[in-house]
Amino acid sequence: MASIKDVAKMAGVSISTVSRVINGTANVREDLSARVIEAIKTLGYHSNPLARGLKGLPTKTIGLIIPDIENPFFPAMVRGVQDVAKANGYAIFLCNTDEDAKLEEIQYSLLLEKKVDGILLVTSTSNTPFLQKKLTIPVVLLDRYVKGANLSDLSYVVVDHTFGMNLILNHLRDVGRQKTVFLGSKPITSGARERFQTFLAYHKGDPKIRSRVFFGKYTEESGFEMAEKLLKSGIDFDSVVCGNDLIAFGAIEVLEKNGINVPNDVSIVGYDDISFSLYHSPKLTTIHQPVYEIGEIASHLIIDAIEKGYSEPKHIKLEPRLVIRETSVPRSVKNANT
Amino acid sequence: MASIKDVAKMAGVSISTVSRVINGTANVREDLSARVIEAIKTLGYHSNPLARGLKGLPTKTIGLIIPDIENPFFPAMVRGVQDVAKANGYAIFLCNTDEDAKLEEIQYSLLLEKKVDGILLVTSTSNTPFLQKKLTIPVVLLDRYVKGANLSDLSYVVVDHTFGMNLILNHLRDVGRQKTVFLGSKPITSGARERFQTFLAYHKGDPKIRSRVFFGKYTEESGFEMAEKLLKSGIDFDSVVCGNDLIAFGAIEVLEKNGINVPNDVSIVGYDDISFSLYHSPKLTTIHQPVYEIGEIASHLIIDAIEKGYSEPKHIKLEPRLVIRETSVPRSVKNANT
DNA sequence: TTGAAAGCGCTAACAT
DNA sequence: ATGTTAGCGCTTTCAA
Repeated sequence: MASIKDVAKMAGVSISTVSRVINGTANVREDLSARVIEAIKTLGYHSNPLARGLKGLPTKTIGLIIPDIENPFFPAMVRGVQDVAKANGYAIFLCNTDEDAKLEEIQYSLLLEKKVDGILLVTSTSNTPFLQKKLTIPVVLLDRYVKGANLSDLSYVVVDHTFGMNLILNHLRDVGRQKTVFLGSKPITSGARERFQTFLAYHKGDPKIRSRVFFGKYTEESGFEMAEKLLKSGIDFDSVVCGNDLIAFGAIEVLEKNGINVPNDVSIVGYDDISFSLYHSPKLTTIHQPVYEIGEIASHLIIDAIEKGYSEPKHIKLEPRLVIRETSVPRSVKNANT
Repeated sequence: MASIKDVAKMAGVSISTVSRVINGTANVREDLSARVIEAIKTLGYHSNPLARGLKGLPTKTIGLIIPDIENPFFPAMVRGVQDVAKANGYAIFLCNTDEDAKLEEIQYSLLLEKKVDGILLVTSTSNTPFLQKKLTIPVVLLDRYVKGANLSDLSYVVVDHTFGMNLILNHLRDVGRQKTVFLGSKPITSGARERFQTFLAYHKGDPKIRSRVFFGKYTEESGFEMAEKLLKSGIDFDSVVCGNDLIAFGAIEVLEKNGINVPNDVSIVGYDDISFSLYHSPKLTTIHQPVYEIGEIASHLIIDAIEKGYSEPKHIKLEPRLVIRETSVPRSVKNANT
């Protein structure tokens, strides 16, 4: 653990000279500079970012908080973040919260303590007290935004889920489905809320629409459970809209297990378009979210905020698109079209 | 950003007293202690781990380096690590290397600089110079080990791939497959090497066996490409063993696209048993690795090493098991059995 | 039992 | 152009 002192001693200069060489802060005589560089090499010296951070200087690190590393949606986003971070010389520290608001807050302050230069946050809650205080470093929200007192100055990158959900609902209507059911996550986050409300709005003529809604989590198991509940409820349905692809996987499993054919008896639509939806049996119709771009853009935003100081908060809304595959179009409709 | 000084001032004591209260290092008069605690609360004070780290004290953080966050195999491992870390009061910093040896080394020293207490490493290379020096903090290897000069004292948690590959090969023989092809990753890491060599050993009578081996990466795209190469090569085959499930997904896609039925024309076996293998069409026969346990055990090992100082290096080898699903058993065999 | 002060590695203001 | 020094927040001797 060679320190700047060791380098100074070996090069026969003062520590400030070493510091200047490292940071290019000021001119240093060439021969001295050379000796310093030499010493750094032979000692294998690395500057200690802790000491730097202690002084309140940038650490070239960005914290990224995601709710569920096992949902492939997020790793894809991480890639986007990481690729532009790397290109700009930033390292990413990734934290997982299990969609747990408490853990989210803990990770957040941990990151703050580690003196990251900025935080990228995919929140799991609508209630983020730790964001209400005056922020000490830039924060950019990804995929889900929160509204609140001082939050208008937060940048975010999200997807237009009202648009996405309408895409789904119109498609279902186009393939002749009338009795649609909703299997989603509790409408806590902005994304879940938007989809749910759009679903409701679309069926606003139907007074019993709320009985066609089921809430769980964004996992296969939860999709499984919700589908079982749905079946037990005896509700008459011909199509199900899922909060994400994982829920759709679980739901399809239950349906097929019960002799219900997808898509001929029931149409299923997912949400996210994780890569495995393509390999699923049958191939999943779903909403494609530009997830890699979300990561990229957010990464750019935070680096800008870090390096140029606070600028205007940017609110970016991306448009998703519908990917029609096998789970939504019943044979009858396919034949009619050919 | 209240500091220990602020607390001291508010409580009317010295900073050393505050420090003692926080760390329970020594006895402090009750009333003083109470005043300090009070001050800490009202100021919302958190000790700054950077300053602690600067003094060479534990930071209660563990670094975890994985090769590819988009391969679901690793997120599952991360869960295992994280669950026991959390239970022991440690936070995890996750780094992704894209299976890039250079990036791996960078992430490693970054973690060192951030003064994590220990590093959990899933290496992407067999050549880890940074591990050859005397280690300053505990390092535990996961999933893949490296051999070398000073590495005998490194703990690792791996899976017995010789056993796993033999499971596959015997199964293929049992379903009547004779002409097997291997689509894997370059045998750089211990896991890849073991599987490849076991494949070779199993066919040691066959002088042309090496022409039946294709190398790529652990991704769907790579599986896709290798399968196309295989088809173009004109090699006669009735079964393919894949380096992991992702490769299998890509390969199956190519095969089916070319009118080759899986499993009736060709048997396919994957490796890893990522969760989506169950939902794949057709359901993938594969080797189940106890991936969550790898994470758990490694996490325990590193925490032990951190807290009890260096103990014996532990070398743990877990046994995988074969999960027979739909891609390997041709109809003819199934019928024969019934 | 408590406080004063040194020092961890570094940068920046200041002095030379 | 270079060196000296204070100080970031904290722990830990050492004195009292």
